[in-house]
Amino acid sequence: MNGKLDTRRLERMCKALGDPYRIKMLEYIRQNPEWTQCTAITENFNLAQSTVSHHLKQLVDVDLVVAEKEGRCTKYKINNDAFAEYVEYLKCFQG
Amino acid sequence: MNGKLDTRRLERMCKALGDPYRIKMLEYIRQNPEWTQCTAITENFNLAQSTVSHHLKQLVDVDLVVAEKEGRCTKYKINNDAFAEYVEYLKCFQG
DNA sequence: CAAATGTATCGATGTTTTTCGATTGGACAA
DNA sequence: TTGTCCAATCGAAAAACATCGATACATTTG
Repeated sequence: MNGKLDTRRLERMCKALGDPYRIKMLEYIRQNPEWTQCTAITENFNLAQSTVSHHLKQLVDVDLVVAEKEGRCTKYKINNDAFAEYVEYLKCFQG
Repeated sequence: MNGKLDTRRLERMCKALGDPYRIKMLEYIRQNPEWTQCTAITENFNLAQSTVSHHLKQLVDVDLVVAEKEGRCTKYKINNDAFAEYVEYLKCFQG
């Protein structure tokens, strides 16, 4: 598992990025120097907690975001390597 | 038009990439040294002509692909600059 | 002009996705 | 233990999307 970016995974990564809320969540998580909590995101976006959880799960499922339990909280951070992998793939379209 | 990659456009680019057929169409178009015709794509994918046209329109709408009429044919090619722009944006997530 | 060709568009249908409220489950506090 | 807090999951409703066949439109050919 991992390593190469097969077609199926690529599709899922693209799809995970294809939602305005998820893009904004990624930017929010990125700007947080420390880990970001689900609650913080829920407060910042006008969405139900279950919806935020759903979006985060999609980002985690394709490894764009890493989740880690810490007590009763879950904290999220960007997985830079996954983005690098994604960008690497896209480079073949840049001439 | 052009220039900066605002949030709205970014969202639409991501969404345009978020479909397996469209990804494969991009790869198909890219591999063609010459311009690619709609008919050629329709023959290579197991989809109705109207569906292919629909997908191509989405790629053109976000400038990932350029379309040009030539007689009764329409030919498509990758817009490398748009991809470069997209990748540029994604770099902020790569650490 | 009529017929054929290559695409785009329209309308309908089925599938997927988003979103919510309610509930569940786990961790901590009193 | 009981209650509180945080997040995940469930089920349902609504919205968005993919897909097709039919049709329309423009261009070329006969």
